[in-house]
Amino acid sequence: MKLITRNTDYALRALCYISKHKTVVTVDELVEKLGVPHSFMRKILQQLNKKEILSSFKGQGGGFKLKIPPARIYVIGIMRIFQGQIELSSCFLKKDVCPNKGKCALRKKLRLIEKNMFMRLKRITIASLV
Amino acid sequence: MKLITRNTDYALRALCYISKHKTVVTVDELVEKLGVPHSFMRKILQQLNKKEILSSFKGQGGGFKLKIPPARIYVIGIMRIFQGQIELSSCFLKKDVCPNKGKCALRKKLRLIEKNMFMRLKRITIASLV
DNA sequence: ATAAATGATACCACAATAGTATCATTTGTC
DNA sequence: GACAAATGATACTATTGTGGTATCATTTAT
Repeated sequence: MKLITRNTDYALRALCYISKHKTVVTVDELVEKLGVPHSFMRKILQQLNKKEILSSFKGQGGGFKLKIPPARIYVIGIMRIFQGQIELSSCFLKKDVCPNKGKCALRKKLRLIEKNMFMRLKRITIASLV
Repeated sequence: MKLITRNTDYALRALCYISKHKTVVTVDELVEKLGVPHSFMRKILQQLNKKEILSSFKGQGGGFKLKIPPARIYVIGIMRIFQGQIELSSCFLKKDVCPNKGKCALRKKLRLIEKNMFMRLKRITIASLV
């Protein structure tokens, strides 16, 4: 089991690369630098554009650039875009069955770990990586 | 994305239940108490038996009981049985491509978070849950 | 007009997760 | 010894998530 999936990983690398460049960066350029599949990278950048982390420019001379400063792009945020909500502590039992709803010892402990992890993940920004 | 899968979850609950009983516990009893599918629970208990966390007894009057004390059964161990190695920090890029092998800022930071998480998960035992 | 870029969308292959089903074996009880 | 109640082993299936590919539409600089 991996906590970071391939698209999150590629997204972070792409964002790091883009953040180092003043001018727009094309998919082709990123594909060449990172050695990842073209279509896949394109889809990832489109998603980042939709989430308003990148701005895109169509047509010749187009490409992508950051829409927000790298210090405000958090790893946890990128993970949530590509992997959805991350949770250690959700319960699998049907609500009526769980014997100690609300005071489940396992959930409580996991929630603490989760909180700590999120706090730490929030401190990692694109700015802190480049 | 869930950090704990269904079989890990059921395994933990089953272990908690079993640890509260001196006598052997059958699959049927667990299924009734936890409201989970019979075959699935059976498979989970068989796996725990193979990993020598439970002892099993065949035949009439048979069932399962703990093979090791609850204070020595760690959540992280159960997770590893059902979910394999858990890692935040593995790299997806082909080795030649990764621009900063060994000193990748992202991996370094993730490895720290991972270590902390494991440390905390190791402190949760079945004994601490019941 | 054309070429170079992204936008939108649909599709596909593979692996992991979440089970189900069945036959074999062991063992206590009558 | 027969039978029922339990697990052991194993194979199969369904659904979802991951990791892509492919294609047509649209925009825009030259």
